[in-house]
Amino acid sequence: MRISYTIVDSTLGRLLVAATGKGVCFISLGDADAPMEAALGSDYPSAELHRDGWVDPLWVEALLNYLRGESDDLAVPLDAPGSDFQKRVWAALQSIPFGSTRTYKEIARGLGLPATSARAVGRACATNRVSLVIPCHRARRGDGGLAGYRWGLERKRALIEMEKRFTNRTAL
DNA sequence: GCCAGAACTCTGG
DNA sequence: CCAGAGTTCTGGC
Repeated sequence: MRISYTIVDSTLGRLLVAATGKGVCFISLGDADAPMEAALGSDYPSAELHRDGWVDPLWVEALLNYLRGESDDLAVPLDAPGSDFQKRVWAALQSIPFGSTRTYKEIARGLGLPATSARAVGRACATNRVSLVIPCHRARRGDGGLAGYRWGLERKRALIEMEKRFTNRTAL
């Protein structure tokens, strides 16, 4: 498999977007390029990585617009492999409205799963490779606190803040 | 294939 | 409020 990726500046730091010919397969936010490239490599150990290879500018632009709070539409094609269970969870996450959050338990019940499987839901979120398109930052713990986040709790909080700000602005 | 761990939640002391 | 058990899925050995 051949993967092209590019790294650009965003409002939340460096943004790595990796894509196959069919869609985005990996997204990462971070402060430095190297760790993000390493994460990409370890998620796709057998892939051929091409820095600054072809990545559809529209996809990158959509993500940047989202990070600026100018768009809640992340209509970016995905080409991320995942189990059936993961895909179901990801779809449920994408159905959460912009600016609002849900608990893992709610997500589990929305999928027709018992509340006890909230743990499995959290696990599926944790293994998602496309952080922004699949809004795992909108998943909250049952007690209202934030659970962990693959790319850092600070970043998760920043995303929630950004969405809240944007929501308030449009509500006024 | 088995065992340990995880972005969780509930119950009992 | 703290400690422990229960659950479902993934990843490494």
